[in-house]
Amino acid sequence: VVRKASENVIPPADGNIKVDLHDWELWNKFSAAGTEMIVSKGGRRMFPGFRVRVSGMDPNAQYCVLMEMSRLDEHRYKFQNGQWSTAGQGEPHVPEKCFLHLNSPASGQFWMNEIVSFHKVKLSNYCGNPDKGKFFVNSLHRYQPRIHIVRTDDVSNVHLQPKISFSFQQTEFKTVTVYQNQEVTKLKVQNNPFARGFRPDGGKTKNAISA
Amino acid sequence: VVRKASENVIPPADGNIKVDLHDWELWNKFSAAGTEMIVSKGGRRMFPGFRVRVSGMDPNAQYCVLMEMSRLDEHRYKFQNGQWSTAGQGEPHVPEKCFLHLNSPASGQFWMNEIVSFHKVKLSNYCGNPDKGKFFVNSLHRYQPRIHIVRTDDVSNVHLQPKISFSFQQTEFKTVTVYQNQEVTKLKVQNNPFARGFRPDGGKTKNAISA
DNA sequence: GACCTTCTCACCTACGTGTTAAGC
DNA sequence: TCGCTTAACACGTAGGTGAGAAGG
Repeated sequence: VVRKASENVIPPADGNIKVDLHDWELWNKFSAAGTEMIVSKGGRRMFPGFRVRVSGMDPNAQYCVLMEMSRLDEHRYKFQNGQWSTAGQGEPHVPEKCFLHLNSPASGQFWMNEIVSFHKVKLSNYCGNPDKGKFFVNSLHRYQPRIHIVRTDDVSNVHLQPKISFSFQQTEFKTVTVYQNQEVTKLKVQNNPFARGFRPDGGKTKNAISA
Repeated sequence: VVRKASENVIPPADGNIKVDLHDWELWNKFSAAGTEMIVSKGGRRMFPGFRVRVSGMDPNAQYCVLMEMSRLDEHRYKFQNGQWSTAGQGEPHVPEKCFLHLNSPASGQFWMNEIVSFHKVKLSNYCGNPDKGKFFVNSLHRYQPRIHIVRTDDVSNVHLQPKISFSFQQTEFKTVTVYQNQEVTKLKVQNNPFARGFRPDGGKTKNAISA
């Protein structure tokens, strides 16, 4: 768990908030291979999905939970000879809008009692027709999801308030329009239930994890 | 279109806002038969879905759009001998929470450019496990969906601000756990694509409308 | 017994997959 | 040609139907 410092003041009571990545074992497998995520015009889900568990909140306080898609650097990347490498200057970075979890605002009790899931968000490389459920990203760039927790029941100016932010090293990935590394494709097919039709046995095996 | 007066002051510029019911021809058919909506523990969608078109907004202003499920009277109803009639005092009315359209807040331009759809909301008769996408309703009572428009980009205290409200006479319905009027069942099967399997021809005919 | 609710079911729509071929 | 993107496709999962039986 990587705890990022915030520029605002955090209520002392929230210093114990902890966020754990769900499906971290699966994420680790992808990370070891070099995670790639498909991006398309209409939008494509991430797999694994971004899901976390929260603890240490004040059960009676109200919180908003947000997901951000942060750009890790200003490079463009290419895949050649089985290797990823930089390929010049990246596209100009559009400041990311955060995705507010639909259950926001809710009590600490509520958040801690469920798996906080953003598995339905999509990655799109199409600017027009923006959608609250889609992150605009450029293909062949590096990204990392991030989670923000804000102690408030006021959704409107949630961006101006002090927040606690978390990110996870193993959720970093590169965007592609077609998978580059065959090892990644193999992991996707093996673990994503929606890709069961592409398994060697034709989909008889159960996947270890549900989407 | 029934325009309801609001107790708050509406910005003069928004006096021209108009809301038209989508699928009004279908709604009229159901209304003529006496619309019934299934309600279940887990939640059941409405059919037809509640969808509207908005015009007359200020393209550059920000608006929130909300749906409410209003209780039309304090009676309980029964269906007997092919007729609906009152059957004593209804259940105590729980003040309804509004469902905020997920695209809120958005510009007038945005709202006017799309069909504003609440077709995924569900009706549930189970109090526990409340969900933002569910309206709690009592079976065998009368309801009517309503739409509220608020000129603001502040989602938090949207209920306290001046609003313009619309409802449509032909969207009134009674809640049931099992359809009472066979004519209603027939209309549902004929028009809801999810019920295509129950059509006399086994689902060969196309429905006039998509869910 | 009459009435209403709940559960399970077969059958359908909706949509998330990687593949492949075509487009630029 | 080469590199990348797009669209059509077959094949899965997820979930919305009313029917009918069972429960209260």
